[in-house]
Parts: sequence; structure tokens; C-alpha cells
Amino acid sequence: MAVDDLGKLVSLCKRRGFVFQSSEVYGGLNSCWDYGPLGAELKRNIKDVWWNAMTRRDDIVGLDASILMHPKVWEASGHIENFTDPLVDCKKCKQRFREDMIQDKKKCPNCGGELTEARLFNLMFKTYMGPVEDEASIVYIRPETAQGIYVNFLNVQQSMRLRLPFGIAQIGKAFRNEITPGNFIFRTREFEQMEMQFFVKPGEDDKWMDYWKEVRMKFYKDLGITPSKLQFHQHGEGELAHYAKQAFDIQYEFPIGWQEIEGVHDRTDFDLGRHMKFSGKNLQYRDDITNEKYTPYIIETSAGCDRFLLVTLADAYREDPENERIVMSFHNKIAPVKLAMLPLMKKEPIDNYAREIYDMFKKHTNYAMQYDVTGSIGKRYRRQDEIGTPFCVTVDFESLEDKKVTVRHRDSMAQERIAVENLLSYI
RNA sequence: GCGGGAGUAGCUCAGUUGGCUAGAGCAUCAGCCUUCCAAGCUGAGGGUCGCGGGUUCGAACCCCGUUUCCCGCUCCA
Repeated sequence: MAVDDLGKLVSLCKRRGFVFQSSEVYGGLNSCWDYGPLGAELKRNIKDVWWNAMTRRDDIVGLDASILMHPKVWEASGHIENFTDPLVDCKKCKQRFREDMIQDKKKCPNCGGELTEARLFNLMFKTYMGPVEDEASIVYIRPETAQGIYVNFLNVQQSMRLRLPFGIAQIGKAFRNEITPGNFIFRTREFEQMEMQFFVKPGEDDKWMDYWKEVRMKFYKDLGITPSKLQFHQHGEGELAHYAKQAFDIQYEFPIGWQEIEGVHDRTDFDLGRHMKFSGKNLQYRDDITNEKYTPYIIETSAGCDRFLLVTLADAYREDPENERIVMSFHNKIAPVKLAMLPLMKKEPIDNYAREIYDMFKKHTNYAMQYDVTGSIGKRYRRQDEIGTPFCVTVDFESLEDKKVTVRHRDSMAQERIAVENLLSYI
């Protein structure tokens, strides 16, 4: 089961501190959202899992490039040219079209009505570098993190003494002036990407493409995402981005339909080739053993961090009417709160002993945890279910005698008696 | 950006020929009770009715502007 209505998630996210609307006290800001305490934990966990999956391999290293880059980067990347869409509106039926995709530039393809002049929409945010606002000081806020990796290709390769094939991974924010954002945090103008660019010898790209497709799909399945809600979608001829030779999306079936959460693209030598052309620098790779020189091909895996976070929320959501509860069934690795300590009663000896065990966890782990004595035990279990805490530990009068506590599991509601001395290794 | 719908407490909503101090359920907090799954009792806090103007003796309600969200068109991770 997963959520059948995004509105239910929006509501739960606000109620329980996952996601708030940005600048809410001023009426909100279009398409901008803030992660609350639990959302921030969830997002960090997601980034950690991704980062570890990537950079703890021997053939991938990390990078953290700046958001502002030399304006020439975006000329070379094709973003200044291709991220500018000429749009026309029909004066009669009010529909909007991309001018370069319609046959007759005078007539509306829908109703034959008169069209307005084409207006340019550049999807890149612009700003000025330095105190003077003039043409020469224009810089762009990056619309993708990938370029930071490409222009650092040789720096990374040489400083880390890497040989092909190898990859560079990066997590960072990107900004796009989307014409229509929406669907909660699914499409926002400010978003975070988790990208890995894998550099390979030309001719070996197809093989690596297949490899990374499978690795990335497995990543989602290993985190417990419902397999039947995941699929590949291959881009057809007309769908391909300006840089891509071959492209697959990994899609998830949201309540709003199948939507892309990650792209796996064969970007060929397009990007490095363009940067060589525009910068005049040689960015070719030299194989120290064979002395071959060539421009590597790049297989890109580009995941939307916020989108994956939305997947984890949507996929974890369960309604359990029989027990009158909502359960967020997160994978243990990404659950924002790992453990809740719930003394059975707010009474001195129990409360104190529970606090003692809680402090032990604090000392020996870095788990995000909650200590809650307010309300009945059933109510507290429901609270933890709704934020997806996998383990609840309760302490009762017997615990004082036998030094055992009850561990209650979120999904099954099953309970086990565990000796305090074994608790750390058990959880 | 265009067209349509909506915005009242943390959440879900009630509240019209414009008229008392704007309500309910849930949630939150405190106390009582309670030995494991939203029990009960008592009490408390919380709203300039999205924001700004206007009409009116009087506006949550009517008018104008604006903003946000949702649905469609176009775009994308």
C-alpha cells in the first residue's frame, strides 16, 4: 500500500514536522518548501545512504562544486541556447505552445486562432556578481550540478591519481525557473540533485549504461521501495535532451501517475568536448599505460533528492483502519527517528530507569531518538507510527526487577522482551 | 505566464438576504486515573477568518487588487 492522495502527505508532513511551506507567515512563496525537523533528518539520511552507496566504492570519489560558475560554462553546456524556450499563446483559445514545435507559425494548432509574438523564457536564474549590476557582471545560478563535475574532471583525475573508468559523485542544489512547478515537492524551482558522472572509454559506454541502470534500480529496491511501483522508461528520439545519446528514466508510480525520479544518461563526449572547445583547454584523458589520448564518454546517474524523499514518503504511507492508525513504514536506514523511549507510566522509578536506558543510547549511538511520557501508551505508539519510528522501547515495573524491556515493532505491532544489556546490539 | 476552482484554530471543516465576544471534532498542553496499543474525567492555550484596499452604521460574507495552493496547457531531476 502507498498513499493514494498527495494531499494526505502534505497534511501529515505539516502536522508532524516533515515539510512546511516556505515563508508561510508572509503567505508562502510559490513552489518553495522548507524541511522541518523530521524532514531534515529524513533528507540527511537519504543523502547519506546515496553518498555511501556511491563514494564508498573504489571507483567513485566525491566533489562539492560551487553553485556560481563562470558564465561561459553555460554557453558550453548548451543551457543558454537550449534552456530558452520561445513560447507563443493563442489569443483565441488561450493555449500555450513552444514556437519551435508548431508547423505554421501564424495559426494555433488547436483552434486555428491568431498567435501572439514569441516570448523567450529562460529557465536559468540570473544574478549579478559584485556590486555593479551590468551586463558584464551577470552570472547564472546553476540549473544542474553536473557541469561542476565536468570542469573539474582533470583536477579530480590527476589529484586522486585515477584511471578510467571512474566516477565523480556530488550532491547539491540546482535552480530552474520552471514554467509550472507543483505537486508539492515534486517539481520545485529550487531542488537538490544527487548526481554521479562516470567517465569511460568511448565504445564501452553501452556496457556501463546497462550496468548503472541496474545498480540504480537496485538502490531503490534495497531501500524497500515497492518494486511494482518502479519502472524504466526509455527516451524516444524526440524526447532526448540535447546532450544525450541514450537515456533511461527510473520512474515511480505516484498518486499523480508514473513520474521520473532519476535519469541514467549516456552523455557521450558532448560535455567535455564542448568545454574543450569553449575554454580552449585540453581536457582529454591520457592512459598512462597505453599512452592513448581520448575524450571520455560519460554515463550520468542524476537523481532528484527531493523527489526521492517524496517517494519515501509516498511509498511508506500506510493506513491501518483495523488498528486506527497511520503508519509511515520507512526503511530503518532512512527513518527520521530510530527509536522512541516510552516509559509505561509517568511514575518515579519507571521514568528514572527509562531515562537511564535512554542516556545509554545517547552515549553509545548517534540515533535520532525521542523520549515521550505524555498520554497513554497506545496514543504514544500511534504518534511514533505516524512518523515512522521503527522501534519503541517501554519500561515497566517488572523492568526494575528483571532488567528487561519491551521492544515494540512498528509494522507488526509485535512485542519482545529484551534484556537491557542486549538492547544496543539488538537494535 | 494563461484559463478554472479554492484559502476560517496545528489538521478536517461548519458559519448568507452583511448584525451579539467567530464555532465543532480531532490534535496539543496541565491535572486525575491507568501495568502495553488513539479509554475516561476536569481544565487550559490557540484565530487581526491568506494579505492590502474599498463599499457600509456594521464585512469571514459584497467589490477591486494581490498572494498561495489545487486542476489543465507548456517544461523538467
